Amino acid sequence: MPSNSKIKFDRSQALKAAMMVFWKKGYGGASLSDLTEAMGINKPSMYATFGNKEVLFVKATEHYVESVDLVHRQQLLAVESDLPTRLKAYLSSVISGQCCENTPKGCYISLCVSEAEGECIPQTAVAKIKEVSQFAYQALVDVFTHDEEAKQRNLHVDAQLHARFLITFLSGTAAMARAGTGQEALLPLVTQAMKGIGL
Amino acid sequence: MPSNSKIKFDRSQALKAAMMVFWKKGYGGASLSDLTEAMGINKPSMYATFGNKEVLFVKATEHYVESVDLVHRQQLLAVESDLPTRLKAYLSSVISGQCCENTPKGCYISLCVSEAEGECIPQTAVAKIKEVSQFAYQALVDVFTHDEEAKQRNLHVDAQLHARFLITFLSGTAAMARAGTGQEALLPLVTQAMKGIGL
DNA sequence: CTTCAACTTTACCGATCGGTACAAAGTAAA
DNA sequence: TTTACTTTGTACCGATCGGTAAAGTTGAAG
Repeated sequence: MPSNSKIKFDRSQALKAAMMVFWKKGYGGASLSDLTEAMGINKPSMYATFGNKEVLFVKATEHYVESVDLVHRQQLLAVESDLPTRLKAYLSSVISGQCCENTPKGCYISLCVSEAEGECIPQTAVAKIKEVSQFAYQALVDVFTHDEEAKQRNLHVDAQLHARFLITFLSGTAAMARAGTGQEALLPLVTQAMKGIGL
Repeated sequence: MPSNSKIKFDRSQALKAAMMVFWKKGYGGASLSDLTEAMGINKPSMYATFGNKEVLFVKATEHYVESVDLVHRQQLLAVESDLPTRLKAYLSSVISGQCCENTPKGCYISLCVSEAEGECIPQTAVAKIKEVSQFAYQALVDVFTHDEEAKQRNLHVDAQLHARFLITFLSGTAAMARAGTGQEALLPLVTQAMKGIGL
């Protein structure tokens, strides 16, 4: 009976490496050479394992959402804190991630959404990136709509407006971080953004 | 004596067309075929007129600053209006430009700054885009620092913070517009952004 | 040690990239 | 019309793109 575990390289580590390359260079800017070199494998191995560049990008995008994006959003649900604290923690967490030294600057999703409008990316990749780009907005809308404290503060009446403002703010910090602005300059902006929604 | 005007195509119109392509696809995404097709000329003519893709990009970027970016900034200097009105007019003008139907969505500069971090763009092109990306921030810092009304409102004490917040906001609307959000959804955010700096 | 299957490496595919040589086509002066 | 010159279109350059066939390497079962 042949054992089914003959993998010579760590698949999830390779996926993480691919995610880093896409995060830094975008879809079009990441060549197969860039990707396979970072993953520590060569092209036929990549093809056998993931299919092609397009599905590799989809897998890398899902990995980003689960391993990076999701962590920040959990700050919104910390039951022991009041709403302003949770929102501030969420915004600060995202910004810190955008400025982290161990990862490319900015936001993987923002970068690829931007690139997607240039019509240089395959269909399924565009669909995936557009899908995940809604998650953060939807999470904020849910908070403003259903959270008890949010209702008390009357934030549920313009839930979409408030969510859109914060997402716009975070898209802005992503662009600023990508351009080189550090978190010591971006974190103070959180207070101003909170003022924008009346908190 | 040979006349020096033998140009068979409109140079500035070709530059504008090139600007549109870079605006939509970025530097790396815009192939010479894309560019020359939009410009209505072929590759040798482009090479003879502008040099190469890199200097074409620099010229196109300068054209963007002069023909698009500068117009918005002039809203800041309208002497007949008070400061909040001028700032609101500036922010709204930029956002309308980001959502304009006749041009690519988003901001040419934001897009290319984002791309520049991927190390897929030549040096001089990166230098130019980083240079012009400072103009808007500097204009806002100048207003908050030197405008009489700004001083009366005590906005000059944290001039850089306020400028950075508004630039972050506009970078955010650029990303949102690029992703497809319309100006009917983005213009209402201006009021919230003004609240962020206490206006 | 042999055998066989899975994995990795090398080498290559057609297409396209940015950039260019060269000759046909067009224009103005003589 | 001839001549001198510039602009244009064609056709091509080496390099790299995403993707793949086939040979070479590895390791465990028999």
